[in-house]
Amino acid sequence: MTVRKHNGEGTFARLKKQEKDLRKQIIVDAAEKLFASKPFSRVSMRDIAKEAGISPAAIYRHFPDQQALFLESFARGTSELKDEFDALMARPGGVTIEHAVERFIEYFSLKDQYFRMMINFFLEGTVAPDMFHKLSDIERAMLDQFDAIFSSLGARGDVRFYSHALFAALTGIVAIFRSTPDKSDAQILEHRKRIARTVAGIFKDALAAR
Amino acid sequence: MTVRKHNGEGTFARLKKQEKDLRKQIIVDAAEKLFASKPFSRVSMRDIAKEAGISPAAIYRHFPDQQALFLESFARGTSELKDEFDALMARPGGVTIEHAVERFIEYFSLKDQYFRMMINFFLEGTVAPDMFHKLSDIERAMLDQFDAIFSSLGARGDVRFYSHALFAALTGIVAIFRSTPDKSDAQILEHRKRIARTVAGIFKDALAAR
DNA sequence: TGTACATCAGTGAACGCGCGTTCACTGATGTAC
DNA sequence: TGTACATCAGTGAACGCGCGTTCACTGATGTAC
Repeated sequence: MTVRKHNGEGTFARLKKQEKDLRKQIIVDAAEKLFASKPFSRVSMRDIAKEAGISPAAIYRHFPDQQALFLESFARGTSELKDEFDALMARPGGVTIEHAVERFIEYFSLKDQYFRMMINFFLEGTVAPDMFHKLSDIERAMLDQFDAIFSSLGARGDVRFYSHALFAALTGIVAIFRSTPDKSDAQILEHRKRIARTVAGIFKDALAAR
Repeated sequence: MTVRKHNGEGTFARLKKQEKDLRKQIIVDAAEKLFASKPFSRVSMRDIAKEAGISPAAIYRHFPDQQALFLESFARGTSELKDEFDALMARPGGVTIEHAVERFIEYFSLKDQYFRMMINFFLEGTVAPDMFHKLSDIERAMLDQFDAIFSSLGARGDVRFYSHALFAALTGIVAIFRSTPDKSDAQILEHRKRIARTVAGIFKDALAAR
């Protein structure tokens, strides 16, 4: 036995770990590229392997099964959403309702696959328990932030209901208004923002009037 | 050749036609019962046949393929939604925003499979052109009705944006708030209605203030 | 009324396909002594 | 430095399965004459 043999924490081992992680990421990247272009249910392991430039069997060196791979992508989505959200909260001078809705719409318009993942999660409820908690935490943090905004707008009573209403409205906007052959992504983004601003304005006016 | 041979419009032929339609309906009923309990993608022809009490091959006496069967169910959903909507419009004394949102929530809470169908249609866009038009017509009629409500509430400017916002909010409510192991259907319905009433109130107050 | 034929809902078995996954193997790299 | 062994990413081929769908057939009912 040598020292090096057990030097699992050394630079060398760390590098190898990084390489391994990098390979995993390449596979997840390939999967997400496909998720962006078609429904999850129609993305196969063979598709992903082809996109990543490896054989289907090679994927199993990095993930125990398909669900684990999909979950990794889902985890990436929730973690990115959390970062996005933390960045929003860190905005100096406080967060306005206009800014919050704009960010929501822009993020999910850019990362539509994560939006569809979220909707899938809500509608089919077939997601691992730990992912469920991660997403629930993010949702709660988002609602808390909405609460703060509504409170600062002088809302009385149970502000949580307003937050639920706003979250639902924004989700509905992204779910309903989607690009079609006759409407480009840019046009849809503009329309979504327009409706989101309408919603923000309505909330503000209603709260001001109450 | 006899008269009866070509009496395709007679009572007898009509009866046979009715029987045939009835058998088709039994199959669609079976399919919808399954759609209500799990995602469409996991409902197989064998499942449907079992539920209907026939062999899988028998389904093909009534439908050319699986897509046609699914489409029939989808058509039933849109037609029911149209009836539901016409009933709402026919309400004597005009339609209030409270009443409209309540009906929307109640209908889609009761017929969740149709809601998921609609969301599927929006998110995957994989539906036959004629179904697309049917659904678009209904959506347009619904938005027109919302326009009328907003106009009667004294909205100025382009009321269509308000209608889009309301439709999105209601869709989001049904999409997000769903029954889980710890929340019953009845509790969810109550919560959905609560949020929908909040939305309706906000619209009213905002328009009154403008 | 009897016989031959047509129609058609339904069946059980099978076909072909794409899927997730496994297996035996290769080849490159690192390690032990 | 050389040799034997360990590790591991990756491969091509195959396995087993469930799926949509088809096929040859049955049995019931109706029709023609």
